[in-house]
Amino acid sequence: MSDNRATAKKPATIRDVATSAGVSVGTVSRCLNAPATVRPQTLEKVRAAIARLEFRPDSRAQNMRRRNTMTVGFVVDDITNPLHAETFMAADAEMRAKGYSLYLVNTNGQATEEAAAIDMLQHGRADGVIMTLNNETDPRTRQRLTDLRIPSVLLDRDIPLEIDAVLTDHAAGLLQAAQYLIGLGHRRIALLTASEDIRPGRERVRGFVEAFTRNGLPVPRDLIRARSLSVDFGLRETTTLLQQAAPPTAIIAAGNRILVGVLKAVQQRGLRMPQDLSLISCDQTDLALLYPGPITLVDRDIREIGRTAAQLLLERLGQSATGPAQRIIVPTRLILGGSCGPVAV
Amino acid sequence: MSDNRATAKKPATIRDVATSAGVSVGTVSRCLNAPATVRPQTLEKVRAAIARLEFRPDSRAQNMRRRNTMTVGFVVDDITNPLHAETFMAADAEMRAKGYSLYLVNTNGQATEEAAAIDMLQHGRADGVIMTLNNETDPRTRQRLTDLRIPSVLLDRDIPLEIDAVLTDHAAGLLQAAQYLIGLGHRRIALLTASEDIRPGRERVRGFVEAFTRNGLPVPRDLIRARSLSVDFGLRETTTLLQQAAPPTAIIAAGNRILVGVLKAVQQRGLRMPQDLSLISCDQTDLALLYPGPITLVDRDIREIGRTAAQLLLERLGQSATGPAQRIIVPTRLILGGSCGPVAV
DNA sequence: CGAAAAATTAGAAACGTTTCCAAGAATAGG
DNA sequence: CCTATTCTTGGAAACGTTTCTAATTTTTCG
Repeated sequence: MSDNRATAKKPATIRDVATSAGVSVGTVSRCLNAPATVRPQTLEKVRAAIARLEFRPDSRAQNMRRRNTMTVGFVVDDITNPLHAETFMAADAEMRAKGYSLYLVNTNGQATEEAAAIDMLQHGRADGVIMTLNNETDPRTRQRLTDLRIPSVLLDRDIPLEIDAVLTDHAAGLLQAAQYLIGLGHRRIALLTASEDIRPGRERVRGFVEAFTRNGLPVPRDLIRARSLSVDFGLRETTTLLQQAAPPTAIIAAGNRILVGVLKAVQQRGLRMPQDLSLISCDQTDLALLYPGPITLVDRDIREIGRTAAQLLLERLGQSATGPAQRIIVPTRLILGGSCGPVAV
Repeated sequence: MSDNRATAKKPATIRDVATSAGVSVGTVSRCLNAPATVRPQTLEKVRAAIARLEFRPDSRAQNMRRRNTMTVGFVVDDITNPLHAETFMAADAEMRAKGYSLYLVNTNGQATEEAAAIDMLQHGRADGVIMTLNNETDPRTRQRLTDLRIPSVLLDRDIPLEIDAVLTDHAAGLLQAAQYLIGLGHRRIALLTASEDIRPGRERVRGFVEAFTRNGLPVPRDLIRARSLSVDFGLRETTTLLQQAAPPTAIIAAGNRILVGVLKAVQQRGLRMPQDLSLISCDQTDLALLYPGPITLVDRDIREIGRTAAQLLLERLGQSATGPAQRIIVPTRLILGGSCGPVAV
């Protein structure tokens, strides 16, 4: 085994190939990158030498000389979230087809890690970046984006800068979800979702509120909890809400991690759905689809989001495309499960 | 905006800094990499110049010159699988603490993509690689590993080469799971798991079989289906099994994706657990933990697996550590839920 | 104060590739 | 058959950094 490593020794360089084939290094390089410009008979000699020496160009040197890396950063807070993983996969497939690789950076939701990631990516690690930031309003984040030296695409974030973005029409989704519950007779509907520091939080609240105003109903402000997308948040808020004197008759868990927390709380209290409580969630996950009911949810095409983000970035990477920033909005639709019912009287 | 980009113009190089600070490039480099060897007063001058020009060393050039990338490849078939995502996170945290970044490559279970990934990683993209291969027995895969020029760690794969590996004691896990079911009176127990081309499949079958032989019971060979870890496989096989004249009274879904398929089939047929069927799964997922019951499962510490893999690799990367290959085995434990009951008579 | 030792620095080579330019070889046209 | 044109090739410069060697400066100490 270790002998094997020893045998491999130093990898062959383009210079070794040139010597072995009896041509210049420039010619070898052209055989690799523009085979049409080299005489067939020379090409063959060189290819033979390449095979003989098992030569493969060194990416480090290529990156250095070409001043690119054919790599794109994908920055996200938690790749464990199937939503992000799926977006990654879709973007990866799209980029890979064009010769790019995706470089995943997990920030754990920490602003410092996020900053470090962006900083590192733009200094020679990546040619572009696709990202989901944790806070849109932080001025330092904005400054960082303004100074960014590589093209970027934002996922579901809305920052007043000239940056491409792929957004979801969360407001429409929540409008529809809340309307549906209102139609079933619910009035005390709780909304659990992200902080309004990020677009999904803001938009979901907006859509939710609109559903009530459209119906000429008072908005249950006390039941809107827009603070986090985490499991713990879902668990804590649900527990609190259900302990109230006048608990909600329905909950919208707007975030797939939040749903996990909500279901935990629901189980702890032994509630049945939809008899004791109606529930609507967001995004198709194994849990939402298989939880007995199943859970009624606001869906969107995650793969399209990843694909679109990749396409936007590819456009920027292609030419020095300097057109105005594009923002593409992906629609949502309500998928009816069995987790909602008419309000108990 | 675009003005801003224009202002940024060409990024400063180490040469610019040297000129600006009135020192040589070598000195600037030493300020960055070995500040102790440079006079404090010079250091200050240089640091001022660095700040003034907003200089950041170019990773491409560093990689080139240093002959490393401080990057480690993480090769996996499907990052959408929370198991892999969690392993990635744990390994990432561990490596990041040592200055390395993880480069995620998703192979979609395709042998060609797997080959391409390894090939690319070892030619200057990464200093090491952590991987979960799709097939251990393919001779080309083995050859590729033998020829590998960078240290590697295998996840749950067993190949007779001198390669570090982190393994799970699946056999013990399945022995325990099957024993438990046997103790409840089950005899017709089905096992759905990975192909025996990979270690998890082989080991799980082995543990399963042993449970029966230890109890002096005939092994229900016809109920062992070791072919895939996919959702579809779980769905198809469960449907087939339950249609048989003598259907199993219990199923072990040994694989977290398989569980999804099994539950789909169970719902389609409207079976109740544990009254109509007992079920054991593997690994803690949202679905297994929250599915009403919850599902009884064979657990293991995923984060430890990721962490350990990273540590093994770091050892190899550190010195030219040429010790013998290490294989670390992670234990399993049975977590009782409510998805199993005594066999119906 | 001066020489030896130590600390610090300048300058150049090197990493492996791509790309530019000019030189050389092949081809076409008359 | 020779010149003009087009193809093909060799050779060198360049990418931005690190690192080595040698030169210079500073410090130490008799």
